[in-house]
Amino acid sequence: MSSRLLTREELAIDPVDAAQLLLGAYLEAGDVRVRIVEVEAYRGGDDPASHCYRGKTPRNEVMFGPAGFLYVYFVYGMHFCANVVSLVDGVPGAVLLRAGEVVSGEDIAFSRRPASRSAAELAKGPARLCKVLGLDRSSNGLDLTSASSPVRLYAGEPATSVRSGPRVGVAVAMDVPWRFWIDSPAVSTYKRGGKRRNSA
DNA sequence: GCGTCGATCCACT
DNA sequence: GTGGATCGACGCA
Repeated sequence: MSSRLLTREELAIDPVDAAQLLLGAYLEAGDVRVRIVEVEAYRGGDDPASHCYRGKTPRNEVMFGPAGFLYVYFVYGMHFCANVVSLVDGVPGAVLLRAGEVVSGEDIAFSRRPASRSAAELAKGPARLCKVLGLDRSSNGLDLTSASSPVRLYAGEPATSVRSGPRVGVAVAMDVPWRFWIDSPAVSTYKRGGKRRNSA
């Protein structure tokens, strides 16, 4: 199987391009390996949906650093979401990993998510993906391009027939189709951003 | 210092 | 399909 690590240079590109590069790639943590099937691109200062829109803070610091690092954040009081940092040092940008297929360590994945009714549900959603891989706050800032890192990112087959649409759960910038996915039962269902402005 | 909100998931109707 | 859970980060006073 393909076990070539993605390099920092390959990931030091625009998040929109990096997102499509990550489709079909593999994320591995411990004995669990996941094939990425759904992602979203987040930019920096020009993207109102990005954590970096209002500048650098202690939380989003990793997104401002070099490409190839893992950005994990805590949300809704109980969930974690994982991003792969893209672009170069000093310029914020990242790709949110929304969903994947568990291709290795399925038994461990089920034990971490007993609520899953099928294999497709194991990593169907950003917080689920994190849980299956055992990612949490302590995983923030790990180098995904290092063979000695506990969490690594491997190249996959080039993704064919990439689909795109608006990002999930985002109430702003609905006009940019920065969610990308490939055909898979593990792709999460679209949900519009909850809070809407007084429109009409 | 305090109030609001969130790149979500799960149980329940 | 819909609402509630649940708490850290951020924005403003």
